[in-house]
Amino acid sequence: MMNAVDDIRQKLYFVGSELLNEMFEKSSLQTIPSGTEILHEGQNVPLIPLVITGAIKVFTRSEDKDLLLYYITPAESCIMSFSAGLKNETSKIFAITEEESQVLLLPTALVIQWIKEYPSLNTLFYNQFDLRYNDMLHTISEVIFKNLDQRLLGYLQQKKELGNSDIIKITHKQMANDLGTAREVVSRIIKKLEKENKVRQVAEGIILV
Amino acid sequence: MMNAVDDIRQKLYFVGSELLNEMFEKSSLQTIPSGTEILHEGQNVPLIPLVITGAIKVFTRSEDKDLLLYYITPAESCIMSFSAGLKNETSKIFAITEEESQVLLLPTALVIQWIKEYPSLNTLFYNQFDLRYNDMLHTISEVIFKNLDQRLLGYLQQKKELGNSDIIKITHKQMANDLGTAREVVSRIIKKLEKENKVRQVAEGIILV
DNA sequence: CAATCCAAGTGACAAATGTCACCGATAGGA
DNA sequence: TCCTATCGGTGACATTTGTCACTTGGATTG
Repeated sequence: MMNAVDDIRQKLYFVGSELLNEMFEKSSLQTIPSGTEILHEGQNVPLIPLVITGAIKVFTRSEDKDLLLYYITPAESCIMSFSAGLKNETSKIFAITEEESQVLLLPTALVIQWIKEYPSLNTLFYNQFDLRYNDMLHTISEVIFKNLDQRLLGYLQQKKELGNSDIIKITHKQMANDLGTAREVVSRIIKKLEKENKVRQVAEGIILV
Repeated sequence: MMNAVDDIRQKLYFVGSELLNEMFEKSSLQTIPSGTEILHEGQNVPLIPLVITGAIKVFTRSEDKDLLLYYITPAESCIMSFSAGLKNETSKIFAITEEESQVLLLPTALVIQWIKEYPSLNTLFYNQFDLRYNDMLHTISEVIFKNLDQRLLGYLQQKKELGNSDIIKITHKQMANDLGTAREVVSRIIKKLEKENKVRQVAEGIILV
């Protein structure tokens, strides 16, 4: 079993070992408990997170309704922290650890410096921007072109991959929050999907059939 | 009245006049008629457009339904062309000139070179990514949190600003396309908004009250 | 054990949106 | 002039989703 940090270094080989050394040396590697807020609306953070293990959930909010935008998984970074750092502006999104996660916190000031000294770092952030752009595009497509049944299935699929387990441990309320709908609606749809033999509900959670 | 190109150069002052000179020298400035496809799904383009005058409409599609994502207006570029160029991948979006537009077409190969020689160019593209990310976020919020009445009003507001005229010249069908809904629905809502005294329909188009 | 809380299920209904069928006006071409 | 295409309007209805009210069952805790 490979060390998580080495795994990340390997995935980010393209930025060069010199910069990687510097990054890991000058940044603090922290273990953050599940449910911790990484970024919230109107906040100004001098640190850019790079996920080593775990996952960060990124969502937006309007009044009391939320909507999941995407997850930040290992070897990925939060471009809105990056962007907020570059422009000294605040963000309109929220980011919360979905599970306990190891995160490398890069000081924004250094990142700005590194970008000038090591152009390869741009590749990383361009990749991240592209990734998120496509995540957002996917989310938009789901919301506008699909009904809740399909969105829920897609959501569960994603959850399953994230969790690396066949049983997805989650409540109807949580699903409703992530999808920006109401708990009763999820209950209704899950029942329907169960009748259609697409999911199964067991005591421990939900199984995709 | 300032020359459009000079206006753009001024807006992009932060990339430096040396690079600006090179960009305008090595790229072709073209006038593109309204309704021309700039980028379509599965296409691979060796040119990155920078809008000088006019506007490019960017949208996504699923089956026969479209959804407007955002407009690319003067001094802005198409990051999906950029991203597709960097990664040699195709895009999932469409881009069409909304009106006759002057566009500076930057050769992708040169842009990749310039980015290394002139780090300031990164600022431009990071800004563009940030801009589009926020556009997408806005679109998502509209779609998930607002009803069609509000979305239509927002859409018309945007159209008005884009067109620089009080009368928005557009058909119900076009609005329906951009919003990803049906023509009858738009007709119904426009009538309702008219009764609520929020818009007025005249022979030439629609006026926001 | 009783009280309480939370997850889930459910029926009834409301509201928003999508779909279908059709009408009337208008403009442009044959 | 007549034909036809496009645009907009409208009623009727289906479907999807949201909301409310209430229930059940399990877990926890005093």
